[in-house]
Amino acid sequence: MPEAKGKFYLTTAIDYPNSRPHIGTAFEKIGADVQARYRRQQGWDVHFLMGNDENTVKIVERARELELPPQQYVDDMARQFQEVWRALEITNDDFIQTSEPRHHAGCQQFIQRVYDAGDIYKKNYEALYCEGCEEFKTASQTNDAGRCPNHPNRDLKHVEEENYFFRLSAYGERLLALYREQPDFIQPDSRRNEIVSLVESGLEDVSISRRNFTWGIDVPWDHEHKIYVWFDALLNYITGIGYGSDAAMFNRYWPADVHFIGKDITRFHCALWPAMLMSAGVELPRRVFAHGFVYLKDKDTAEAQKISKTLGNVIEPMEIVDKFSSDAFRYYFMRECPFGGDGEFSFPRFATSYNADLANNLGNLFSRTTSMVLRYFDGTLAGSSAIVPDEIVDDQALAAIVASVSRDVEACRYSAALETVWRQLLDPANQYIEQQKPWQLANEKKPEYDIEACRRVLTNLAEAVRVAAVLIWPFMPSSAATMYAGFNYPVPLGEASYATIVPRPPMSDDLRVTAPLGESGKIEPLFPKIDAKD
RNA sequence: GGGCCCGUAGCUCAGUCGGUUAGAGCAGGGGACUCAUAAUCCCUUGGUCGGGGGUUCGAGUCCCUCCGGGCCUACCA
Repeated sequence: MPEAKGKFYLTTAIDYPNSRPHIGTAFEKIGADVQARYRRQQGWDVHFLMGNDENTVKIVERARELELPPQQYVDDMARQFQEVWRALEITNDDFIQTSEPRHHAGCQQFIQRVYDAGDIYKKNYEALYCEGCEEFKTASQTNDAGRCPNHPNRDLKHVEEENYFFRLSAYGERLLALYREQPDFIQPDSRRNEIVSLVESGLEDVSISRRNFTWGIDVPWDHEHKIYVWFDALLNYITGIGYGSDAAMFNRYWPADVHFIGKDITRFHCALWPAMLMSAGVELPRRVFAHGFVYLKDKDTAEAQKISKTLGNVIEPMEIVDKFSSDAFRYYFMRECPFGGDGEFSFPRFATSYNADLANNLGNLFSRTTSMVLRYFDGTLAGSSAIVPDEIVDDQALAAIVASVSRDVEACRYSAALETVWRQLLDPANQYIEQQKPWQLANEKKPEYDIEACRRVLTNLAEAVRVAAVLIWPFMPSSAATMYAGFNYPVPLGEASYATIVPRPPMSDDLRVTAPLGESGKIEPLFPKIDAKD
């Protein structure tokens, strides 16, 4: 049994349900899921929260277009989002919608505490409104003539509204102290640098309420106002684990061990959010990890382009999952796109990576191993329980691999973790087969004939399959399960933490192939090769 | 304007506190093998580490500068 390691609470950003999730949104969830699965596998008490951000004006507009009540609209979108997350085998423990009562209650309680602390005050919010874009513009978004670049022939409308403001400006020094004392609070470092320089340049107070909204959360002491976007949205991280509704749950999991977010919203999570928590007297999260974006590589121009509806290049995650598999999708993004930086997606690249790493290397290793055990030993390696399978990687090397993969996963260097498994374990396993030539050891007509040696070689290979399955489980749970079910390994996969890799668990029975056989009497390919052309 | 990041083999990228002949995968070339998903294994072609200057016994790795690309600059994933 995995040893208990304490709690681990992680979150992803909540999404605007204006449109369906695309592969960029999925990237974040997969990265978080790998972390969640890894932590659970090692015995942590994990809570993994995801959700949707529903208290925005655009939701009301969109619902009106569809002639639906807002609640019905957001509920349906929440269902659609979760359908995608299920298909990608994301294992979030909860899914919060910010229209839920638990969020409203916690939100109001929190803002009241900030108000009582004296950090909220009323003043006029002045802004420039572009009637063409139907949105507010900041000074930096206007052109030299002080007009909207998209509508240069119209004057911007100067609007004034009485709003509540949060005294963010008072927290600059405390935030800088936080970044100093907790250098990994913001990851990766380049994002940290940006935030430090932003905070050093001075923070302004932020408006946190709007009047005349019909949808959203009331400011508790002034029902003419609704709580405005970020102040509301960020709070999902605590209301989702019971702040204001379930103290036991909240105390069990808060503070968050890591918030996974997109690099574009680093500011809100690394400056506004901790300041809010300081004001309300709530403990701060331990780490914020800002991942990069996924760009699409254009087939013709080879340019990396941003994913957007207007460009018409949105790829639905389901498209790839249905065509290939959830694991193939997860592998591509975790191996080819460094989590902290930007990545690229294109079908040719996907096919190359899939065929080389998954079909030819991992999948084929599994096929040739099981097939030889079936062919030469009728599926049972009699006497294998007495064999110590340490010829591909010995215990010391194995311990080093496990330590390296663990370190990389914990630091969200997913790409590096997978590379280690391929280079340090799978490559040596394939090389080992060529060196040992088990097909000759099993052939009575060959001078090399040595059935005991062959048995030992295949036992070693079955061991490599076991180790690989346990290591890659957080990344590719289905494939890992299929591989692990290939033999009668002693520890059930559900209990196979990294700690069960070395020292090797004792075998009470001899190894035998337990994988289901296909029509041909052979094992079905784990990853059937795919055609490179789209 | 201010700030951050990047520019390493055809492609995608590793290169820790500066240290010996700069690495990997894929692609290309040659060979071997047949258990396996025409898979695998071995050998091999290929780089003035964007340009220039500097610090140093020694720089892809630090400093300056120039060129090229991306991003942030406040309430817009």
